[in-house]
Amino acid sequence: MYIKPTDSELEILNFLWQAGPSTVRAVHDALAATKDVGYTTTLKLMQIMHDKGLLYRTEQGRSHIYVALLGKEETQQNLLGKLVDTVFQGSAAQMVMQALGNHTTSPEELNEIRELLNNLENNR
Amino acid sequence: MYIKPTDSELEILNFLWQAGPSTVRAVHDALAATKDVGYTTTLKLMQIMHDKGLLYRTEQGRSHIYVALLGKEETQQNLLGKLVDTVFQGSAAQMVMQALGNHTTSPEELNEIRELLNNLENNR
DNA sequence: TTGCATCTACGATATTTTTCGTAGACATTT
DNA sequence: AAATGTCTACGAAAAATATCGTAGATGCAA
Repeated sequence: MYIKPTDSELEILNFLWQAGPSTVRAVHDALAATKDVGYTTTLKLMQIMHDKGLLYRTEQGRSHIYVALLGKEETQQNLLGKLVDTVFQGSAAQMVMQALGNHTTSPEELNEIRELLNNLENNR
Repeated sequence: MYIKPTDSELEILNFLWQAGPSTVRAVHDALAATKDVGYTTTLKLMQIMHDKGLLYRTEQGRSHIYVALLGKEETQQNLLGKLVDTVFQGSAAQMVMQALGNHTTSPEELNEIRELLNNLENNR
């Protein structure tokens, strides 16, 4: 069964996806730049994530290097799917329309989406 | 500040959005149809939601009628926005592409989205 | 009117998530 | 070598969620 990462876990995963294998120190420094949190809190979270099987780690001298075991796209897919199911009655289209209607999307992005639509239709 | 409903609260909100003003009994019966939960659990949750200001209620004889105070679209917007920010680096387009790439969307739905895109571009 | 069903209120407990203090190991600096 | 800094491990507590039992009120049916 898929385990839904918590919000805090997601922050850590996001950093690891972007930065690649990292120490607790690196992750913590990044988190601490935007929110107020103690080092041991981040450490503990990452240990728990390791226990849960969300992170792999390897020893590097005195410290550990952590790697995300969940893929970014896979996780995006899961979280998005859950949201669509629970909040949009399973209709991805409805969700997309809400998202795009919210005028935070640039013309360039809209064009990308249009291309995607074309590709999708051609491949059926 | 906007308060993010929990998963359980969301189940209740979903029912209320769909069914309109309802008793705890009605909500509970609906929830119990798909998951194993006691009546007092649902009751307590709704009482808490009332305390938090998520639900309005009015007495009806011996029981209460509850109404969702959060709008459906407003809540969809909030949850989706949060997901886009935390998991898709703020790019709605990227999120949309993930969603549509997941081939669960029918050709009809794709067309609706295409129309939406056209409308969006025309109105700028 | 007595008993059963169905409400709410309330408190207690369980579970999950988040936070951090302290201690011990080890490296580096003075 | 002693002091200082930086790791991990671990335990504990705080906070947020979820679950349910029990009690008391009220309606209804036998």
